[in-house]
Amino acid sequence: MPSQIPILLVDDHHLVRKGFRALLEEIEGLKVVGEASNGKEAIMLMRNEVKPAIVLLDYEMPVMNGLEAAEVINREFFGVKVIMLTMLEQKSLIEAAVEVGVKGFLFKNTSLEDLGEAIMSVAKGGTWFGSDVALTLLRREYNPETEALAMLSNREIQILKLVAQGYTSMEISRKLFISPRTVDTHRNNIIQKLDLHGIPALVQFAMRTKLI
Amino acid sequence: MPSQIPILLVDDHHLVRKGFRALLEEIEGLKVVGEASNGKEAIMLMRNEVKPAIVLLDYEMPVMNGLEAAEVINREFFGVKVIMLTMLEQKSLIEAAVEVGVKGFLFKNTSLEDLGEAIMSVAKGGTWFGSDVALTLLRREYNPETEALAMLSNREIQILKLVAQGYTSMEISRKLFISPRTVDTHRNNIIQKLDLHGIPALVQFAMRTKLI
DNA sequence: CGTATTTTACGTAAATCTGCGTAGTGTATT
DNA sequence: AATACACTACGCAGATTTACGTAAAATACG
Repeated sequence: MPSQIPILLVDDHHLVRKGFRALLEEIEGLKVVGEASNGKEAIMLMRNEVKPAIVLLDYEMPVMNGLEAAEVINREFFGVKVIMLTMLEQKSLIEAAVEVGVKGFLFKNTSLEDLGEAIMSVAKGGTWFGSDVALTLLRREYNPETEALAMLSNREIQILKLVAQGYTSMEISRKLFISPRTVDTHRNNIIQKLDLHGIPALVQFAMRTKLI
Repeated sequence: MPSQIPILLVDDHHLVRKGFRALLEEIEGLKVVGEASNGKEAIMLMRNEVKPAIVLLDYEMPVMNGLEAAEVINREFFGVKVIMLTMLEQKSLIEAAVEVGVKGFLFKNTSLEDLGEAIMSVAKGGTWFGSDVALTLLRREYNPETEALAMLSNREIQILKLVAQGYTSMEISRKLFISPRTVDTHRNNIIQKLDLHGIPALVQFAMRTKLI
């Protein structure tokens, strides 16, 4: 007979916990051994009697959120795997979670089958990411700087790229067959239009807008 | 009775095509209506008799690869959905594929169930990414510049960050309570150690290594 | 046709960076 | 004890950018 995988449920909504508990108990081979309403409470439980193999962690919680909790759990409880379950479809959150050692990531609209698969996969030492996760990672987030780009003329964008690539006014002037003073003027106009200050800010802008 | 989803198989290996055809015909509700051994051939077929709803596209192919083919298909055959199927687990390929309108992405080690799900989901107008895809997107690829970072002392990294953020030597000297000349020295040492030339290169380095 | 924008060019003073040095002090490492 | 490295600091000549300007010609747009 297969031993049951002990699971700790962490979510700040009582009803959600009860719901998940009911769902999970439908699945063969695992057992909910505890509940907590925030990260701190979960860690307290684990320091005492509760010894889960997998922690099912919500992200949005008071006192200590899921990300902070995941970090502590991975540092303090070696071998305990964390699966994060959240409504927030943010690229940065997923990356941060993986960074602190989260082994599985699901959005709350996932199916019960997927949740089961995730738990089984992670319990076996693997990882599991819901298929929506890839979509979130690929979705390019809105960048206000891209709009600012529209304020620049074609020539200015050309100059911006070259300046950001490290060419001096003199070098650019030779490339474009214009006077170095003209390059200066363009550079200054760019800096004014975008309210940047100094070349480093300009390079950063160019990189963030993927010009280079 | 549900109409069958017409599928075009594109892969340069004869055996692989036959294998997929056999597998796909196990699945209810879809029908392989054609085969091609590269992108160009696939497009030729579609310009003539073959009218698939979904094109299952390999990436690595002679003459015209999957990415180029996907781009043409999305431009020329409105409503035809592309699912890419490849062995290459490269972040850049996934991003490029989505860029040209690919609706599904799977690695070739996928299960038959997943392939079926992908086809159904994409046929319905959705998207589908295998769970390994998220893993590939999250895996940070090896960056030789990260090793170069190890050549720098803690102080130099601190200075590098500040310089890249746009602070002048004077400003940094005030922040760190050292002489501006010392800041210059550090900056110069950094530039020498990393063989960079000029502040723009330095900012780019800092951004690529995620220091800022 | 007239107006706005873009592209071109120039002037100057102050600040800054570049690229080349030297060198003392402290802290590991051998 | 000796060697290496990190951190600190300074000198200086030349190149470059910054932050102010002005202004003419070409181009776009209503």
